[in-house]
Amino acid sequence: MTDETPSRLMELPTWLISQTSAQAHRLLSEAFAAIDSRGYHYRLLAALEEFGPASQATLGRRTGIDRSDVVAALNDLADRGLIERSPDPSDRRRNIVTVTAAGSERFRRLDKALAGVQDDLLAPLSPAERDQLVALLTRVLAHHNPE
Amino acid sequence: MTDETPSRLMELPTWLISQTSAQAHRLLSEAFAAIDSRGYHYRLLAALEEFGPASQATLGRRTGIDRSDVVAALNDLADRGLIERSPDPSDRRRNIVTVTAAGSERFRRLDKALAGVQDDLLAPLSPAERDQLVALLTRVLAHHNPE
DNA sequence: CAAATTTCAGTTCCACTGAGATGG
DNA sequence: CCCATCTCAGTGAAACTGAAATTT
Repeated sequence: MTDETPSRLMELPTWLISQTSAQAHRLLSEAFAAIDSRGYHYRLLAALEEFGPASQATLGRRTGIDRSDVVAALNDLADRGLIERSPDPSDRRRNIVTVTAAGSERFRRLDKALAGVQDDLLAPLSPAERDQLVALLTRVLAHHNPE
Repeated sequence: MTDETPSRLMELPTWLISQTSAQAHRLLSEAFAAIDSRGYHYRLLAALEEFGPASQATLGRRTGIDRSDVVAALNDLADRGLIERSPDPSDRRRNIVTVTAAGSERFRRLDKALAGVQDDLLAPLSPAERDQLVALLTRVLAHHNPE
């Protein structure tokens, strides 16, 4: 009653990538949940910290989060007092989203937790190997997201 | 109105892996949908083809699919006439799942489509680089799934 | 009794679609 | 008129949880 995975699967790049992604997702979920957050929260806070206040549509484009999900995630963040929405005086269709002081604080905690997860995930690889992995994945992604 | 992704994200291994996984998932979904199938179907058929008839619990362990989802996916496959369930005479708790001739045929088509997806996904990498990527991911996974 | 198997019902996260209302 | 923005409602795959019924 061996419980082996079919060898066909284990050698497929898509399988390896999705398994690794699932593992990363497990680690990330745990780390974020311990800080009352989720992946969307970190992504949005990161975009706001790096580029400053922005409209929701812009945030969606920068983070790759769907417009509908941006609404829900910002609702979460606003409920927790981490961001604020205010109308854009120059274009009344838009909300301008800004990070609160509590939001910046939260982002720093999440960022630290995230760094720990990178280390856990890639524990078996040397620094040079980690760079190699990053370089390979970056090239694959660039090919499919031409810019 | 630049729509750049925050640099913090783009350099994170977990981000690159999950983006690549999402891209792979898109390609796989399309390829499988064109053959009226989904990822679970291929995984289950692969396990059955490689190891022969098995109980549902064993299939779940071999494919990494949750016990609940195995039931639903096998229902799908049975509806399409690709597998058959029969009671195990030696342990009446079990169903023994076998692939039909149509199921084997379907599996070969899926397998071919899957090979095409690997090629699409890794198009920008040389054969040696593909091997490198596979080796790195295999080591990462081995570390988290000790056996 | 404990343990394994199958099944059903429900949850969570992520990604997406459609449609309506407002405004440029 | 057309387009962008924000919002709500809903879908769907994937992974998972809890519990019930049956059998070992």
